[in-house]
Formats: sequence, structure tokens, C-alpha cells
Amino acid sequence: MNDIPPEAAPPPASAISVDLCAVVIGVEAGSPRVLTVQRQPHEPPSLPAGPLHPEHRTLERGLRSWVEQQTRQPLGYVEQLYTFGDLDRFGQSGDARRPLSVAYLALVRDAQPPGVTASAWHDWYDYLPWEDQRAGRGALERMIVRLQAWAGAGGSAQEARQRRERVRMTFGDGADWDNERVLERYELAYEAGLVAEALRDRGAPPDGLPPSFGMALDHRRILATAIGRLRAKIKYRPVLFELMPPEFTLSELQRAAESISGTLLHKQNFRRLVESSGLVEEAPGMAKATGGRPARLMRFRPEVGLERPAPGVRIGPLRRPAAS
Amino acid sequence: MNDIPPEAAPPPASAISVDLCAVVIGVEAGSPRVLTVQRQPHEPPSLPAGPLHPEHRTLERGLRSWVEQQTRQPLGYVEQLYTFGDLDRFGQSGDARRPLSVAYLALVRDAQPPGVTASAWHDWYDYLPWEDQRAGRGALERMIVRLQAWAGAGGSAQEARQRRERVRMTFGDGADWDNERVLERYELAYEAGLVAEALRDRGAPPDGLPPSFGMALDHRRILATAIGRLRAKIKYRPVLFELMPPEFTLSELQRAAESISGTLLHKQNFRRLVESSGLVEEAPGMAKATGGRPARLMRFRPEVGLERPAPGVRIGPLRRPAAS
DNA sequence: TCAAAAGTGTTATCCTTACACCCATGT
DNA sequence: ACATGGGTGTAAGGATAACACTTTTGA
Repeated sequence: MNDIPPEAAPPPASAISVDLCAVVIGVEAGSPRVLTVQRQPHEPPSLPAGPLHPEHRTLERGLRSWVEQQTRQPLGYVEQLYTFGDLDRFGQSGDARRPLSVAYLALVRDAQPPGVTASAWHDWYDYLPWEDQRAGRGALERMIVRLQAWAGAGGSAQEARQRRERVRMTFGDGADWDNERVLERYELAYEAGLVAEALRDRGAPPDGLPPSFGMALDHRRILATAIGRLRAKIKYRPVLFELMPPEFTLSELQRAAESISGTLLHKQNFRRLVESSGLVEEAPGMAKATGGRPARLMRFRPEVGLERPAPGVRIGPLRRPAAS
Repeated sequence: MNDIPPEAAPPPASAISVDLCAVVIGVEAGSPRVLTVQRQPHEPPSLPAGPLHPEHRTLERGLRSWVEQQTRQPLGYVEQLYTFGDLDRFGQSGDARRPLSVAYLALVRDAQPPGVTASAWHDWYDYLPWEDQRAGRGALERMIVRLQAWAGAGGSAQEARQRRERVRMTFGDGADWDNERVLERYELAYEAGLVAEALRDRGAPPDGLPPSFGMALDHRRILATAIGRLRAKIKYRPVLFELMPPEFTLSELQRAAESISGTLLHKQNFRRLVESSGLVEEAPGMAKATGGRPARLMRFRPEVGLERPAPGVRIGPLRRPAAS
């Protein structure tokens, strides 16, 4: 009547060190930023992170305190992202300590003040250039060419066909781009040896120079997870406003949505969807014109959380892409 | 130029014991089941769980091995759910060991064979009765009455109004039921002292007998998290089929969807949505009739993963509820 | 007066919802 | 024959996507 092995009842203390790790995201001047920390000179940047301490009353408090210590950046919205704990996270390093990392997504309104620390904001598309389609599909298509080259090389014809199909499915062909599958694309690029971390982790030379900057450990994988989550979430929760200043124009809001989603949006319909969503209201005053008619200032209606369960910013149709 | 505190660079070994914990879900005879383990006689049931060991190459492998050891139930689909690590997870117990649990959602096709172990399948609505609207809104409305009583008692008139509004928002009024907010409802019930765990954790008497069964530790909270996730996910990924046998009728599929979502669905449109989704195809043979015309057997088309990025079962409109 | 950006109106199309109805089997 | 569940057709309504157009500013 009881097959539970004896060890199961009182768990033995399997000592494991646990890290808290943050993907802190902001939008500045229409470009999406991620907050990084330079732990060693001439090393790839890290995400802010630190060990979970017994004094941390909750995981989130521990995370906030590490980020503020390391970057002086106060956090706004925070949500748990994923827990990474596979033994080969950083490749077959001989490190016996299992590195368990609880990763968080954090959003801030004011992506401003690096300065005093070794932390800095970077455009996240420096790390994942193929995720940015706003200026055309060029970077994506160059990536697909490299991936198809990898898929076709080595292995049986059967395997090559499967790999090619997988590239097509993951990176999309033609208009079939799913902007949420960021992690799957990163992992395929990693597997294909087209990101610097793959080289580092397995000591094999990449197929030519990688088209992007690397990060420490598996932090770029964590970043990809965060971007995918955020792209999905702005569609059904009003998290986009967590990235905006208190007052903004609809164009600025659209620019932020475009930064996150990596695509251009159709202006007229975006405006209509936002205005009819009831998420925003007019604020007094106008934006100073930057080369055209001045725009109404808008603000988020904080009551929405009380009125409606779970609204998001309906993003609307894509803008017809300019000739790539 | 470098404010990072020295301790941040090489994380000190903050020894923390890490558990893996599984919400294993199956559907049997149109009712949704969760797999439990009885660790002690006359104690509330637990979810299968065990400590993460250094030998576990990945978290998921560790989880699978614990579940199979404790329940002999092989797992199918598995995904990470959430990591629970707040110090007061189980109330202010004096336990100094921080209990960090990485919880997983697992789906199985054959919710059959308990037998040999101390494990058992339970209808998950035994633990969260207000989440089941298939037979009317009775249980929900009884819960709302209790919650409103709690909201009105104690504190200022201002606080009472806020609590009442929160109950209305979380549990919905009239047709405004959001079936995904399972965790928020459980947490409000906990806060109101209407679940047994609240009593246990803070030693205060509940307002009358709780309307549901309890579970060990915070396992009912983890169950609520899993149900919310699953309810959301069947709408955009084909996970519903992970709960079905290889061949099934559309009615059985609908019954499963209803079990998960806790609501009745509109038959004709459910069928049409499923059939037009391309997720299923006809299988040879018919189901043995159970009181009407025999139904076509259907099967999931496994190729869909290769063709389309991320289809889900469009659930369609609710069935007009029978007079409650 | 022209470029640039803000902002409005309207229409075709598709998807969702709802309703009505027919079909095949066991008792 | 009739109850029960399986299965199909179609029309109304609403949301979306696409298009054309006007307004207000700075240079």
C-alpha cells in the first residue's frame, strides 16, 4: 500500500545554490532596451543577478534588491519568467555546482540612468538582430540563409530535409512569421552554431562570424525567453503601459509596441484599437511637435484594473512592409 | 565605475533545498482528475514531489523520475509551471529551511492505474468546487455569499467596500466569469479564511466549514495555478489532445474541454471549430453507441506540429446555461 | 507652399454566434 | 414511434483590415 521510497518522505538536504536573475526592459527613443551588467572587463555582458539569500522574504524581494544593488535601477512591474536548471546549461563545463536560476521579467518606465555603475542599457536587437523586422526582413533573411546552409550540410539527406523543414517552421517563410517564438529561434540558432555561446559551450568553430553579440552564461537564452513572453503578453494584458512615461502620444505608444513586437504596425487601426479599448484617456496639453502637427497627450487609465479582468493592447494589422 | 558588491561575483553557497513538484492531470469519464499521493494516513493528500538531486540531468527528468517512483504513472506532456519560494508559503512555521519548489504541469492520456501505490486520482473540483460551472452556478454563488460576508465584516466601511469590489471583480458578477483566474480566486478564498489551509497556516478559525477539501502544504495553490494555466493554454495550443486517447469522438473531446474549462460549450459550434481547425481527422470505425446514433471516431493529426506554429482548440461560445 | 505627422470616415470581408433542422441507432 | 445523441446548413451581427481623405504644425 505504500511504494514511496523512504527518501521521499523527509527530503534530504540536497544543497543547491540558487540565483535570481532579471531581464530588465525599458523603451527609450523608440528602441527596446535591456539592462546589463559588466562583471569583468572585456567579457560579454551579464544580466543582473545574485544568489537567493535566506533573508529574502520572497523571491521577488530578493530579485529587486539585487538589481537595485547592481544597477541602481528601481524596478516597476515584475513577473516570474522561468527557472533554468539543466546541468548542461552552460555546456559541458566541469562545474559541479548545479546552477539553478529563477529568472524574472521586469519592466521600467525610465530607461535612463546608468552612469554610476558598471551597468548599461543595450538595444536588445543587438543580441537578436533577426527578431527586428521594423526596417525590413534583411537581417532575418540573412539568418535564414545561414541556417539553411547548416541544415543542408552533414548528415543524411533525410536529416537534412528535416532540419530544413524545421528552419522553415521556426523562422517562417514569407509572411508566416510568429513574433512570439523568440526562444525557439534562438535555440535553433544555437544548435546550428550560429551564436557565439554555442562555440564557447562546445568548443566547435561557428560557421563564420556570428551575426550578433553574445552574453555571459545562458543569459541570451533568458533574454530570448523574456522577449517572447513580453510579445505575447502585451496582446492580452496592459503591460505595455508599464514601459511608458505617465503621459505619451499615441505615436509614442505605437513606437513602443513596434519596438517590442519587432514589426511595424498599421497606424490608423492601431490608434482606433487603442482608443476604443478604453485603456487610455486624454491628458491636458499637447506634445511638442517634432516635425508635424502636435499630438494629443494621452495617459493610461489606472482604473482599468478595477473594471475589467484582463485587457490588452490590441495591436492590429501589420503595416505593409516597405520594399525590403 | 563598479558598485557591484563583492559577494555578487562568485555566489556564496547559500544552501537551499529544492523540490520538484508535479500537478499531473488526466480526464476520465468526462471528469478532470489530479494525481495525489497520501504521505501520511489521515493527512490531506499531497502532489507527487521530491527533492532535486545533483544526478538529475535536467529538472524535467528529475520530476519524471519522482512521479514515476511515487505513483507508477508515466507522464506524457510536461511543462514548467512556476517556482514557489516565499518564506511564508506554509504560514509562519518556524521551519528554517527555505522550501523552494519548482512546480510542473503534466498531462496524461490514461488516467487509470493507481492501485499499487498510495497514490490516487481525484476530481479536481473536489478541491475547488466553485470552479465548476457545468451543472450551474450554485457552488460559485454559495462561495460568493461567504466571501461577501467576509468582505463586509471588520475594518472600516471604506475597506469593506474595497473588499466587496475585489470579490466582485475576481469571482465575477453575472456572466462576467473569467475561467482562467483560478489562482486569484483561490488566493482570495485563502485570504478570507474560507479554505482549510488558511486556518492551518495562521491558527485562526475559518468562517464556518470550508466548502472544499484541503491539500498538504500549499499544494492546493499549486493546483489552482495549474488549472488556470491549462485553461488558458487549451485555447491556443493543441494540448487538449494530450489528455485524449488515440481515438475519440467529438463529443468526448467536447466533454474533456468542458471538464477543463469548467463550463458547458455550444455543441454545434464546438464541432465546427474543431473540424475546421485541421487538428483532427477521421479515423476508421465508429464509436459504440451509448444511447443514440453512433459517432465517428476521430484522431489527432500529429503532423500539425510540423505545419502550423501554434494552433489551439477554439472553444467557441458557451452553451446557454440551463436554469440554475 | 510643401513636407511631415496627426487624426477621421467608410467599406469590404471574415469570423463568430445563434438558430433551425435532418440523420442514425436502441428500446 | 420516439427518445437520444450525432451531424449539417445558413443567416445576422460584429470585429478587423484596408483604403481614402482632412487637419495642423514647422521649415
